[in-house]
Amino acid sequence: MAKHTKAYHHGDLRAALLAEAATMITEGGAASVTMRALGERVGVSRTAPYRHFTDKSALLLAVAAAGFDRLNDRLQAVDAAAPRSGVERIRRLGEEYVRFALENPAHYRLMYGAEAIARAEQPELRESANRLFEQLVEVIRAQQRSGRIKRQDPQTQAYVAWSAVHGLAMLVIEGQIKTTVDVEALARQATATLLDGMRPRKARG
Amino acid sequence: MAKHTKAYHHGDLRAALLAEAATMITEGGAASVTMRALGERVGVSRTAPYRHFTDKSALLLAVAAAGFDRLNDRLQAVDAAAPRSGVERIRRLGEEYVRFALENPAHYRLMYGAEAIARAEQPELRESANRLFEQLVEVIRAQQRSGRIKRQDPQTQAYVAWSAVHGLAMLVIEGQIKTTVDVEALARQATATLLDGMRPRKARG
DNA sequence: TGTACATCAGTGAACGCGCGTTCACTGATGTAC
DNA sequence: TGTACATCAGTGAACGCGCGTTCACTGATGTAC
Repeated sequence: MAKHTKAYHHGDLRAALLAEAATMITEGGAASVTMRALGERVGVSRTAPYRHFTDKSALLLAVAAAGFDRLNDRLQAVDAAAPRSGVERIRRLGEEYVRFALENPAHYRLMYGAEAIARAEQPELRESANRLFEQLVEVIRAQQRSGRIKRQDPQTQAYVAWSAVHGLAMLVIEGQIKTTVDVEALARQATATLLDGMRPRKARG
Repeated sequence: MAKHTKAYHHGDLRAALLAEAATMITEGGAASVTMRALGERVGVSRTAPYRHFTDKSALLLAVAAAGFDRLNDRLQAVDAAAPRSGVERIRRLGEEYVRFALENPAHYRLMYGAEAIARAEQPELRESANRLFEQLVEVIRAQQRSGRIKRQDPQTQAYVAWSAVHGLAMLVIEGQIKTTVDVEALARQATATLLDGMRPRKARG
């Protein structure tokens, strides 16, 4: 361990590359990440990244995986702080999900967007995405048990809920929803409408 | 007008280019559309397209615009056939919207996806997208008047509804929803849940 | 503690590729007289 | 109806560019003895 001011060895190039790639994605989208630019921005030759990632898609895969980890951590934290029962728990998850997506738009798009198709084959990423989804299904099951939402196929309900927050996030990210709109309020409205629609009839009105 | 078997002039190259570009998009995504391949597939030199479109982005713009026209036509047709009042009208619009997206996944992505950001600046496309959205707002307003859905800001409600169908379509298109799932049923469930959540309290239960 | 050597992170020149686009051209068509 | 000419759709060779990736290399580090 020494000062690496101009050291030949970087120290932790792998981590630095991942961080810089994420920054580049945020600044200019995933397409702006080139191996050359990446190396140079980290202060290293253009080919140095190949010591740590076999090729570009492996790098982007790792970036996406890191994104899933971060999203997962945030949802866990929010869920831990929420009341154990009550639809409030789902509401907070939905709102936090949208918040994450809008704070990290290009990163979110990398995780779920057009470029994700090829990577979806990768078992590592598939599992990250599935784990997130399964947790949502579990929360919904719990709420069904306590009679707070309709007893329908919980997986279907989870897909519907996910669709709503994902769609909202994507429309904002892609600039289809006017920027003058209060997106936080929209997210609240979306989750509220959804939860209302999932509530059992007897518990309504 | 003559047989153009091997004619020097194509006849209607512009239309042929648009159609072929749409086919290529369906087959291999928007990224697979190159000016060279496009020209050659239509049976014309690689530079012939430049007689009809100033550059590649102008071509993609025109393709996206055609997509909006088609989507618009389909929604109009469905709405015309639906009962004038009743939430059934909204339900059918939502389901048809998802159907269009899934029948034309790459085209839909071109219209609303990652590549759309730059084109969103184009007033022509912005207007197409806005027109679609405004029609939804109008339908919602009409249903509010007849007391079938909650009297809240109709634009917000429209955004929520749009988010749900857009999100569902995108998740399926990007392969995030397992292909074993019955998407038609999912679309029905999504619109049903949404409409339930938008229904006024007195009309429920 | 010192030396020899294996290991591996980082270098930099160079490659081949596909792409969008340009340019001067040629062939077909429509129209004025 | 025939001819001259302007117009413009389509040609094909060529350009420059940025990219991912390769390769033989060099310098730093850790370890066995």
